[in-house]
Amino acid sequence: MMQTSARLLALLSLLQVRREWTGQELADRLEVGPRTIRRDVDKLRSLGYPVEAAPGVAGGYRLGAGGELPPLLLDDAEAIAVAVGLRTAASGGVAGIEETSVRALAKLEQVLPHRLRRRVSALSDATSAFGVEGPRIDADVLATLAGACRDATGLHFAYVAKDGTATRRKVEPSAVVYSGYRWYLVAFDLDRDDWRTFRLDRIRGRVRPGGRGRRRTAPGGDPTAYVKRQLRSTGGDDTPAARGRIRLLIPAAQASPRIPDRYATVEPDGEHACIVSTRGAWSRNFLVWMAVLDVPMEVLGPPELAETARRLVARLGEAAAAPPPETPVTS
Amino acid sequence: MMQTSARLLALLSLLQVRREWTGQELADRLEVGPRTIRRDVDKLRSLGYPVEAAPGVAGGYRLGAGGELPPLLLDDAEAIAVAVGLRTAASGGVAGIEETSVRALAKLEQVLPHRLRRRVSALSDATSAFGVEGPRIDADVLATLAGACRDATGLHFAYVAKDGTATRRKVEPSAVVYSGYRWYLVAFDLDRDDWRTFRLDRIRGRVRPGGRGRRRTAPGGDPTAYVKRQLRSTGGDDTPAARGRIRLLIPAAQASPRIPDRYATVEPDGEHACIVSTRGAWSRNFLVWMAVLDVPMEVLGPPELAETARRLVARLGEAAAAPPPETPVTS
DNA sequence: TTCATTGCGGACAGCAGCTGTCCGCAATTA
DNA sequence: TAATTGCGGACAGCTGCTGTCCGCAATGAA
Repeated sequence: MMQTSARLLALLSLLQVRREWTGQELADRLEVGPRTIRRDVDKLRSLGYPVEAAPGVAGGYRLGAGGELPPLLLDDAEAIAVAVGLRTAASGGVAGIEETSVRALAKLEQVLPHRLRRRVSALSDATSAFGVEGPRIDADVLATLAGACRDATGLHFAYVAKDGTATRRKVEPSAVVYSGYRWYLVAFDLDRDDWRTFRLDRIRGRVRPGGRGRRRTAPGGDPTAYVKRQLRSTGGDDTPAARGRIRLLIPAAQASPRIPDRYATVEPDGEHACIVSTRGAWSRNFLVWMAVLDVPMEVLGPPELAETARRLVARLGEAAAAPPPETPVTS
Repeated sequence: MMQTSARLLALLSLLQVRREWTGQELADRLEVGPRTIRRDVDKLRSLGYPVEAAPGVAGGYRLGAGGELPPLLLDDAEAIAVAVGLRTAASGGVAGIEETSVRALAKLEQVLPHRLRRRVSALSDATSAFGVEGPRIDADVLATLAGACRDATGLHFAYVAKDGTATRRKVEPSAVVYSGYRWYLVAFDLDRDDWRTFRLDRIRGRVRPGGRGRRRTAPGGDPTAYVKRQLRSTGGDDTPAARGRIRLLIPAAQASPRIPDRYATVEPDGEHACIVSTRGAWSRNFLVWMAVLDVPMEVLGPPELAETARRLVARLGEAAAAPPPETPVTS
């Protein structure tokens, strides 16, 4: 009947749905004898899944935390939640786990039923309106690229270079790398017959699969290191000149935990102050975030940032003017 | 041997790790004959997992997206990414899927090996610095409570009532509910012998398991509806008076997509303006979000919000003052 | 076109191992 | 103390898994 294997999966699933089951309940559910349940539990244990059991009238079986993660059996809604969570984490919502999130996302999206996929897109689109600033990356693209790297398939896409020229690329991808500020694709460009790194935010339109590719390993073996080298040599556009710099009159130790690492760095400036620099070009949001900290601060540069700060002050000034003083703002 | 069931799981796992496998590769990996692999693939298919196969020199097996989600086999790093993603989603980072995220989180954390658990906590603590404002809820507490509801175990915790009096509660939980602004626990209070709703942000210290409980169903059957009724009757502190209200000089249709639904509502005010109201009490961040929109606006109330706006203006004004004009700010 | 590669699945023989039954034992709680 | 619940040995029967061997079909490269 193909029972025994299916039943093991079903058993695992049942144990994840509820905490406590008596052997009899499980037996009824799976339509076998209690003895078989005991044997199945043994099997799960010998597979490494820690099924705990307690004898007595309050007893039963439960799935505990073991050395290894059992296969997760998610229902539709839970799968959506996981996918959405991973997408926000990957596209910059959570520091430090972007690349892992993308890997997990690729794994999940590969098997995600189509009916769920649209709901995931809908949900994560709706929520990407806010969030920590940074180049906005489409999680679909991210998942597609990560999947292609894993599966060693070719890719076609349109790319806009730094100087604005648009090209069509045919590549064999190797890895997707997050620099702490931007996403890059390390790939072998078939037309140019050499390695290239592509900024994901410069990829336009849909990314299309491009047939079977060879499995490629980035020059030097470590794609992250490769991207770092490339960025150093070409400079990138994350030039220091474009970075926003603000001096906060609190010690660095106090500021750091309140500032997302992926977005800005904090360096001490003496004992009682520190300098916060954006990793990439500054944006309005940088200012706003700093203002929220509600500590004395000073814009060090660039001048445009200070200018923007003044505009923001004007904007907020208008808004705040309602109750008492100057220029009453009415439409 | 215990092979056949274990092998099915292993096969599923292999198919999730890489996209393309030939039958021979799989056979070598699992140390069985190719014929057995074909049979196993058949078994997976008959279990509902869509294993696609292509004949020919470019052929092989792959796991496709099917009608049902197969068990996800995550490695350690991926599991951490999933857990962290769910935690941010649950504690308010992503609109609309909070409760589902909590459910998935409870499922995952139940089986998460201990060595991974601390890393999850470490990562999600580090990243909770920013994000959409709202009562800050510890994801650990959330997962604990959700698990207790699912497993129908009792709970002990310390609770601070609205008037500030602290009590110890022994309850049998029924459900964890998200109002769109706050988290609530619906539970049967054993000492008071009646149902109560508890605001999660008023729970103090650790939540402890309190022995076996009965499975409880919230009055009326629908915990969400129950919480809504309770909130309406007691008023809660999310009174209209505490809500922040700001008028934006753009049509509601333009504003809505840029404002997280879970945090604020947008109502049209004539054709060219709209009024944004926070769902709960306003916070500094409300101002900030509105400022980021960079459209003309007007604080309608409450007065404290306007006052805060002025403070924020002053803060930014200092900062902006650096380059040219008035009061130079130096430490 | 031709050939190599790869998946498909029927038939068969041998036997591994799964199943249910029956049993006594141990732990836990009321 | 009694009831509940899990544990696991023994056994008989037979399900169904495995490897082998076969010819067929689809695909892509030479």
